[in-house]
Amino acid sequence: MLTTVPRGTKDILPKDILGWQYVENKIREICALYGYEEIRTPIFEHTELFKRGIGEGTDVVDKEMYTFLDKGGKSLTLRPENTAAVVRAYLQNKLYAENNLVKLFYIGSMFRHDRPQAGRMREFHQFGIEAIGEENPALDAEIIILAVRFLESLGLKDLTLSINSVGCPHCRPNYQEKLQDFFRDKLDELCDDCKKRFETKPLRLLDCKVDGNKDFMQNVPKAEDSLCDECRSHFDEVKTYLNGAGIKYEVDSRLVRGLDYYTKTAFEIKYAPLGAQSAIAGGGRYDGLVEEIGGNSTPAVGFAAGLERVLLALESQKLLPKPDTKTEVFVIALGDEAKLSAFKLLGDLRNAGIKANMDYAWRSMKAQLKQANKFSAPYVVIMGEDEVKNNIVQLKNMANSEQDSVSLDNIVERLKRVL
RNA sequence: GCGGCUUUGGUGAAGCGGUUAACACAUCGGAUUGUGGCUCCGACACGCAUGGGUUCGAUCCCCAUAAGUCGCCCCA
Repeated sequence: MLTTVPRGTKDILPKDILGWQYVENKIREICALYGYEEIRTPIFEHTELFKRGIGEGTDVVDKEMYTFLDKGGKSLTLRPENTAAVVRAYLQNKLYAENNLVKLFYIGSMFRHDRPQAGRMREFHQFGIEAIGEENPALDAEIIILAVRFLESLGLKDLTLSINSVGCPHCRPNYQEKLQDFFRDKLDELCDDCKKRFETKPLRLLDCKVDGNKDFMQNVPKAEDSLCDECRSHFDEVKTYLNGAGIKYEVDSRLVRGLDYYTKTAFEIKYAPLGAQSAIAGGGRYDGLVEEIGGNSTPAVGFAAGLERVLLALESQKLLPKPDTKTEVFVIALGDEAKLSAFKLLGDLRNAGIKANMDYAWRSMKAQLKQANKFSAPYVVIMGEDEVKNNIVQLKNMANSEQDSVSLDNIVERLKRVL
């Protein structure tokens, strides 16, 4: 227990960190390019925020939240996603006062009490962006394009972008009724989950994995056919902008988002080889959320990408960066007198910007050289009693085993030249 | 929440009812008293996730528990 991490969490070790940093750097690059600024919100929020924002009846809220009472008896929840929290921060800090459109991004841990599996942790990491304050479909397109270009910039291939419109409070009820009419006489054929969803969340019947392949699904009413004029033209414009940007997509009339706050545009980017966890990024428009949380009615769009999944995809396509040289110079000290001046030299090298290391176990020459070799240090500086006496060091080139004496006063400059 | 598979030293693993638990890597020491990567020699699990059970005898069979992992659901 004491030496193991809780289920569904994971240490990110030095051997893996390069990939994370690589992805995070790409995120910062592209967000700067598109004019999104970073925001960091607390890891936990009032439970009510997520209940209202995400919606009761969703699996995330009903079954997967890490909720606890603090010592004052307040119910708090580790954030299961960050859109509600970003909107909260937007309202609390009155970010709308500066600009009509506020463009934010975040990178951070999210928490959901799921059963862990490949590409799904209980603590997982998302990169997300939220653009709050503009209803123009060009903004929907910008968000989608940013998501696509981000993944492309990592070199990822074989991604599929699906888009759909899930309507708005004006037209969605009609569509839900149409769906219920369609499924009513097929209830017996639906899976148990879908029977429950039939009343509460008929939209969810569309992307059911169990029933999705059944024949009658071919004839299911399409959301597109039930959109109101406003939603339809909005969707058409999004597509037009995407076409103009040369973004390939497919309209998937069965694409639905799991969280309640989505309206109009919904999209998802998948990398099929990841199996059930193939959704790398997903998002859409959520025009009702700001008001739901207590602000003025404000349109907004956003998406989130699962970084574990991005990294899995990068790994499977062998796109992770290679580590660079860790140690450029390994300093070996032999004998008590040499320790001090070797240690000082170590510091001088580092101060000169050279990646230097040494073995403080003060073991045999052989053992220290082995260490140097393990670090793949291209150069070794050897300092023993004789060297100290004569104010020199031995500089050994590990690649060709050549070695010569260098004055202690010149060694830093000499190394700077050859490295 | 449901289901499959797995669990042997620091690591990867073999063994699968019977007396020293293979082999490899890593580590440490030596051959080479101040010169690595190659080679050779030596050391390195009083124990096979935990708790029960079956048996003359269990790492091996059975049950339970735990952990890991993968899949379903859901989601990023």
